[in-house]
Amino acid sequence: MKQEVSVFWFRRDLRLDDNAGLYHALRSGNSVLPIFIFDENILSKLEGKADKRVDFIHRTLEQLKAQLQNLGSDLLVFHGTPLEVYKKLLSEYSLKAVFTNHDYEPYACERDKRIEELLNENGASFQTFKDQCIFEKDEVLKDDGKPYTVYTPYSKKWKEKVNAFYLSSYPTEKYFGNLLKLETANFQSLEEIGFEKTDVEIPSSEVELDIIKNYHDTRDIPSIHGTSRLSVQLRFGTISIRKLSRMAQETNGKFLNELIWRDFYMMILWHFPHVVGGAFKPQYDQIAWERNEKHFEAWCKGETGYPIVDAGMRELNETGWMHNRVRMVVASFLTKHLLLDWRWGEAYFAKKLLDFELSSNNGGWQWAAGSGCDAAPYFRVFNPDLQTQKFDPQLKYIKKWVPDFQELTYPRPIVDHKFARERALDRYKSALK
DNA sequence: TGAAATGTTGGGGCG
DNA sequence: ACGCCCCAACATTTC
Repeated sequence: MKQEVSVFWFRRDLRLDDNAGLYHALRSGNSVLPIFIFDENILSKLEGKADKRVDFIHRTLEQLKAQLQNLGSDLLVFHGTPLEVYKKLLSEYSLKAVFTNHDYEPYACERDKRIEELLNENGASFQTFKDQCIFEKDEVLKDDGKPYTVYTPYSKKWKEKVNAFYLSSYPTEKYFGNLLKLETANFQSLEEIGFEKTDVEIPSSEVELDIIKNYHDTRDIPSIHGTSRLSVQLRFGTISIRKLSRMAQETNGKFLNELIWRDFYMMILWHFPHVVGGAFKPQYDQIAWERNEKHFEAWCKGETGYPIVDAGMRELNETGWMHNRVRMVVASFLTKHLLLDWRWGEAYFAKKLLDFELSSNNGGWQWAAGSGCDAAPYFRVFNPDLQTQKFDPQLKYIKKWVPDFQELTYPRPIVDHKFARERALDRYKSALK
């Protein structure tokens, strides 16, 4: 007689506390089997074996597994395609239901549709919950029922609507007794799933309240630790967005705005899926981009001759993270100075950023390129030297990431600022007329 | 969540 | 005292 179970499928919510889907699974009436799948459909597209994100996930799963073992259960970690894994689970257990949290990205939607079909054909339900944002696709709409495309009115409506109900925690800990009792299950090493260890750091999930408090004064200075650096935890769900939003609301509305941007871009991606691969404003797809691969390579490596740009790219390459102010500078530089397609930059960030999230990354790049909803106007061209004067006047950030930096011997810029600025204005103008 | 070009104003040097 | 020029400082417009 096979055991009747509910599965809880961890994906971008690698935590036990305040987890919506897990909470509902634990209250479903069946014992809960916690699982994670290293999705071969995703892993097979990654370049190289030393991938910080895969390592990050693996190490986080190790911790999650230990926590579940302390509770008398365990985490089953699979490697394969989700469809194969569920076929296997259906053959081994009497699977009544699979619980998981919403994932809004195009691949994830398609994947979940298939899984739901498979489960339904086998008498099991597929139940999904909102967990990774405060308001999802259709919860904050204009009065005419259409989605917002401008941030400020969206954020206003968001703030009107938010209340304790939307920010309260799911008390999963009350129901941990409903986890399936398990013997220690095998846990494949990174090498066994085809990857290698990296130097990735697992940051603390503790929220630094002082940072949030002083956020507005310090967030633009890349040489100091003035941003929360929680994007990675939000990406993998090692921190709850409800908990963080609650703290932001109590501490600093300016910081809360950053979290609202996150909901905003997720909502945009849902309603306007053409932003993946195309400009939100179609006329921006008429821009005749340069195709200078040497320039692109120089940008990637941090060898543009503009110290602030080079510092940012080197920080990204070394750590998988870049300060937000500098992300704007390097993105403006790629799209305006080098006049290279924003999708090139988007793809490079997608490859390198530990906190990579399709919706925010796409939104940010289209903002910089001017092609997005509520984007920077095309004629807003960052001057790298002025950005340095304003935000890194002591050159502390630059010297940290470009140790060989000396003003007199630094390589010459690969493009002249004045020339590049005028070229960008001309090129954009003729595409948009 | 820009920057550059252009316009205006006003103080000071000077004839 | 006055006009003229220079130019910094600030404001406005333009891209």
